[in-house]
Amino acid sequence: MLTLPRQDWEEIDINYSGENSFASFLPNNSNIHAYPAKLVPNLVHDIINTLRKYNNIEKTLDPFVGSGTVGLESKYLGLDFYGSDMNPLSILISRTKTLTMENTPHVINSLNSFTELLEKEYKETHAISCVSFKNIDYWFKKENIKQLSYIKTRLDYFLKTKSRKYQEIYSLILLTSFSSTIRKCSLTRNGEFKLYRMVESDIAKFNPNAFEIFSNTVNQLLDMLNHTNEIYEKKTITEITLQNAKELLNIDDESIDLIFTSPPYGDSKTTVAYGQFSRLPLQWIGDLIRKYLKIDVYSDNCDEYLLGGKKSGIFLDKEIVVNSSETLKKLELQMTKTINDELSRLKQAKLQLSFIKEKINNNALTLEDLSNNNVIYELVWERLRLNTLRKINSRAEHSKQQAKIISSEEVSRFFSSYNSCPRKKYRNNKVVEKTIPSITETIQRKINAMPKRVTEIINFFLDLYKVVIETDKKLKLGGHQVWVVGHRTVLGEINVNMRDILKEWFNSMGYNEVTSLQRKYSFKRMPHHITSTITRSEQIDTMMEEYILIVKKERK
DNA sequence: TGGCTATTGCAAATCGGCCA
DNA sequence: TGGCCGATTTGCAATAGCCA
Repeated sequence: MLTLPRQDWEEIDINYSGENSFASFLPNNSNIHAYPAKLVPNLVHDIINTLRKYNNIEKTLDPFVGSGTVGLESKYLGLDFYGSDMNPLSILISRTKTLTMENTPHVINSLNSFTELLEKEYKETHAISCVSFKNIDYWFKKENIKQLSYIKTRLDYFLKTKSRKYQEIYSLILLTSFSSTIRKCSLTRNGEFKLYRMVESDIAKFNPNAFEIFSNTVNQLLDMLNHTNEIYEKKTITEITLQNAKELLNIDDESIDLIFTSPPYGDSKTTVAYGQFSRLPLQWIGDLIRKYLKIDVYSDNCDEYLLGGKKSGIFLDKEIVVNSSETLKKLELQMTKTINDELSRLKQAKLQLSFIKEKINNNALTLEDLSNNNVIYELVWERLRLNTLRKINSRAEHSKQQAKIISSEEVSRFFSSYNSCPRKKYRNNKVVEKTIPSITETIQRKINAMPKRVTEIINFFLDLYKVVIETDKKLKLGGHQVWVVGHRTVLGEINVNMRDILKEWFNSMGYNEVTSLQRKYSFKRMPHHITSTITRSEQIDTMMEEYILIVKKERK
């Protein structure tokens, strides 16, 4: 096997437009189901194709399969694909995405007649809401709960009557479409991966028809599957399973030619909470997914089992993992220093606080005593501002923006005239005294939380390292690994260079870096203070970077 | 751990000055 | 007064997040 010449990589233009497309080989811009942080299909396609020029690739693996982009592109290129994920919804969507239909015209006809009749039947029946879970009323309008309940009941009945041969195909298509319909009918804001309710005024205007959305989604999905199925030149194996990337039991050791993945960039606390993203669909149809697709929809939130999660079962020796990467070693030192500095600041504040309490008791507190300690001064300031803001908002005399300005001004005035006269000082001392209990609590909470946070971040890397060991076990000698990552910020200020950490780990395991690509992705918008009328040439480029690390296994 | 905000870019809609 | 055109305003989707 040859190593790829550098110019092969330079020939790829990875700054694609239309990043949210479904597949590299279809012009279609719509998608089968929303999913957080999808890979760009063209990127996957171009990199696999470039690697294929000099290397034989038959089997690919994505241990964090997500919505299944690598699976679909692999299938298009005639490669066998293995995928895993801890989120049941991911397994549903990615299996549907890579589905091979049989007897397509029959499937399409039968599904069309099923969806077409639903609304008519619904109107003729006195349907009742038969699905219920905590807060269902908060996330769905009453009429939609009734509609969705009806669809679910009919869907269950439809699937029950199908032969085993077609049951899986029908289940994948209908349950994926229904899951998407649930999201579209819910009172969540679309752009947010976590659950976030629409504002009341939007809710009043929001009257989705679940039947219309469902039948459109089914049609669109059938259309796409019809297209993709026609394009496949070769029959390939696609095996996507609900399992932990740290232990890929169904895959033979040294059987994979290429590992192509994009891991979570950090632990579930600071990045996408996939469990929350999937919560509503799984509450609605988790039982049907389990019943018809044998996907084990467990009742816990899957975030708990993701990398660094509280139930992930970390067992690796920290020293080995950290010492395998200079960057990670530096990160740990940096984090320790930051929290030590912060902890001593907080402990100082705690001491100062008891001093302040005493001064208040003697009515001897001055502004200097407060502003001596930045931590306390800022906390008192913020507490008073929030109190004032709430008061103003409850009177509803000002707009939210005005209220914000007024409350800040009021607190500024409070502090600037703090010592002005004895009577005022007494009153002001009483105001500050009221804030002391909550501030004491805040400081203590921070003192408790900071060391825990460092442990959580390190635990994430212990888990990720275990995945790297596992993928290495599955990869053939001479095979490649492609990892698409983004850098994160932790503890408010420390940058985590994910690419370098992975590169150093791989180096320590007998891999060489083939190349490292970098591209901007535009779906993340960062604050920049420009007006809406600014001309294009003046725009500040603040898009985020995505790093693509490609390594080759050279020795065992 | 779960409930939720504020600031952005884009582009359609609207405004307002100017000219024929 | 209608149409054109550039400037503003408005509507809306979007955000690997934030905070108690």
